[in-house]
Parts: sequence; structure tokens; C-alpha cells
Amino acid sequence: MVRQKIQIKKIDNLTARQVTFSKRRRGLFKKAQELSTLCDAEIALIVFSATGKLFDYSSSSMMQLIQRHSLQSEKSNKPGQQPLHTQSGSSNHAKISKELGDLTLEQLMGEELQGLGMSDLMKLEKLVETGLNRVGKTKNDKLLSEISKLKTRESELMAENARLKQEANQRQKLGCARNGMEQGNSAESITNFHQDLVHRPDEDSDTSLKLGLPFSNGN
Amino acid sequence: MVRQKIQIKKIDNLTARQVTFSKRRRGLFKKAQELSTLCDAEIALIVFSATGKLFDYSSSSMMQLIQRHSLQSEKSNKPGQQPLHTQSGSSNHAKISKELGDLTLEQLMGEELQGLGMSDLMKLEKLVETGLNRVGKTKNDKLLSEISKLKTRESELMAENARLKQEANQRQKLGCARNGMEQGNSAESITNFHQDLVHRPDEDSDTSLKLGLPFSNGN
DNA sequence: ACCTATTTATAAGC
DNA sequence: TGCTTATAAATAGGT
Repeated sequence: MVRQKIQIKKIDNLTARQVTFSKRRRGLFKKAQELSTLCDAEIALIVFSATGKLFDYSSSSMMQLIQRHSLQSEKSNKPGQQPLHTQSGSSNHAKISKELGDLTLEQLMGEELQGLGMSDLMKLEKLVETGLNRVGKTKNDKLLSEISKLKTRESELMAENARLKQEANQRQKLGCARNGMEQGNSAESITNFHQDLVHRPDEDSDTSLKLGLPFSNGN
Repeated sequence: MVRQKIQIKKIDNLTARQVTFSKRRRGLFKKAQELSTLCDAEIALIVFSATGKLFDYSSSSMMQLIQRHSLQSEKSNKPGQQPLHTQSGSSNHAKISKELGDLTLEQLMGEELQGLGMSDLMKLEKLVETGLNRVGKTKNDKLLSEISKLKTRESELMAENARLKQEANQRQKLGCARNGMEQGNSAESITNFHQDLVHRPDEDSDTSLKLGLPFSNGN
């Protein structure tokens, strides 16, 4: 779209196509990041080149976003699909290795195990099982804790909401007239005042779910 | 980037942020589609607005792309399930289930296992492992889903809250004086207005998770 | 990878 | 949300 306007159709020339792919891919990712930052949006972007190479970006956790997406988009679908989250199961192994200090990932995954005797293998098995358990419990605790926080917050918000509504009600009973601009469920045009109102206490929720999820959401 | 260059940081003003979100979101989606067309790339784009609304685009099947993504991104990860023993014809998952799937959990805990041969024990082990994994994943899904819902609800509540406060603010500015229309008839219009104010959007959300959480926060 | 003429995207304002 | 306009960004075609 420059020296000459181009048509949006597959570029024939391979080289030109690759060059354009690189340039536009960078542009796209930049735009995605900007949108995320400017508007506080959560974004996941996955790009496969024609040759199969993967490029991705996500404003927070790719897994979370994908999960959230499958929730909102397919309500008719059955929960518990295999394809998506291949993570929880597989990633646990890596985590365990990390937890057990002395055991390196290489040792656990590689062939070093061949050299171990039956007795050692049994001990190791038990050790790994314990580690797996601990990781699972920790993960669980984090999730439950997060839910707990969110529910508390929900209660607070609902309480405040109720209070505000009651106040509005009171005012009306006192004969306060309505002004011409109610409606508009779009809370906007609120200036500084709004800032204060919408401010969240412990910002945010993203520090929360940083569990040992396998995606590094690197851009 | 236009009448004035802007900094890439969260836009303070809510209205401006929403407008920018709309505009840039459209731009981003357009760019994504162009890249896909021009360069024969496969693209999946998921965007959640700050208020939790979902927007997405995918050049082909979102599910396929997501699956492909989880495959590629975990290349280094070891699923440790299928890959291991493909030898003893264990690929026949359905068949195995038929042979050993009838085992009840009670039987698993009992001594029935003694009667099984090595081959069956290995299959059974794999079966149980898979089952354990599925349970874990399902549990995980539920928790993440609950968190997602709660976050969405939180956004909704905050939005409504802000709206209510704004209305209160407006009222104050107007000093409870009615403007424009004649002041005699007040009664009915006021009543109607109140109905509007107290109306709740979707209420409720407690179909959620009945986990044994330590707090009851009756929402 | 860099250059730059030109097309696009878009911030402000209505 | 849509339209307009002035200006910042992105980028096609070359080198």
C-alpha cells in the first residue's frame, strides 16, 4: 500500500510474500500489543506462516485466554475437551523436576533412569509422586484462593451497588426530580470523578493467576 | 498518531478508551485478515474488552489453530503418555477400555488385581493414569471457568457501580432541582424512573461452583 | 536491512 | 456508533 496500492489477495512472488509476511506480522503484533495496553484489553494472537512456523503473542496467559474463549464462544460444546489444554497434565512433570532440587529435568526425562536399581527406582517413584501431589495441591490452593478473593470482591461490589441504588431511591422519595440524562447504560463521560469511582482496590487479577502454567506468553 | 501523537499507555478517560478500543480493534482485525490473505498465513485472534466482551477472528478453524498452537508451543514438553510405550499395541485405547474398563474403583482398591497378568496390569496402569489425568483436567477446567465467570461478573458490577455513582453525581450537580418541564406532575414519572434504576441486568450467577469453600458470601 | 513515497490508520472533535 | 480531517504510522517497491 505504498509505492503502489496493492490488492488484498495472495501475493504470487514467493520472496515478496515472505518479506511482506515479516513486515506485516511485526506490524500486527505491535498493533495487538498497543491495543492491549491502551485499552486494557486481553489479547491472544496466533500466527502460522505458510511454512508452518509459529508466532504468537498474548497480553497475559495464552492458556487462560484460550480457556476463556472456549467458554464464551461455545456454550453448546461439551466441557472437558482433550485438544486444548494439553498443559495441565504434561507440564506437571517439568514442574516436579524443578521442585525436587536434586533431580534435574534431564535425569528424570532422559535415560539416566536406566542406571538406577530397583530400590532407587521405587524411592524415586514415591518421591515424584509426592512432588506431583504437592504441585497439584499448591495449584489447587492458588485457584481456590483466587476464587475466594473474587467472590469476596463480588460481594463488596454488590453491597456497594445496593447501597447506591437505595440512595438513589431515597433521593427520589424526597422529591428530587430526575434530570434529563438517565438511561445510557454506558457509564462514560465521567471525568475525574469517575477515575476515583472505577478505581480498583488491590489491582489486579493478573498477579493472581500466575500459576505454573506452561505458556510463557512471550511476544 | 494523529491530531496529536499519543503515548502507548492505558487511556485514562473511559469514553476515549472505549472509542479507541473500537477503532483499533477494527484496524487490528483488518490487518490480521489482510496478512492471512496476502501471505497465506493462518491466524487466530482473540480479544477480550476490559468489560469482558469477546471478539475473535480466525482465518480457518479457531479450534484447529488453538490445537496446533498447543502442540507447537509444547514441543519441548513431554506428554509422557502416548509416546512411551507404543510397543505392546496399547494404541488401541477403545479396546483396552472394553477389556478392563469394567473394573470398578472398589475392585481397584481390592485384591482383584492379583489375578491380572503383567500385560493387563500395564494396560490398566495406563488406563488409570489417563483417568486421573482427565479428572485433574476437568477439575482444573471447572476452577478456571469459575474464575473467568467471576472476573466477568466483577467487570459488570464495576461498570454498573460506576454508572450509579455517575447518576448520583449528576443529581447532586443538579441540586435536586428539576429542569425544563413543569413541576406539578412529578409523581408518576419519578416512580417509573425508579424502576429503571433498581433493575438488575442478569442476576444471578450462582450456578457456579459449589466447592467446599470456607466462605458463604451469599451472593 | 534500510529508504521513502504513498497509502492507511487513527486521535480529536462533532 | 458514524463521519471528517489533519497527522502519525505502516508499508510496497527499490536498493
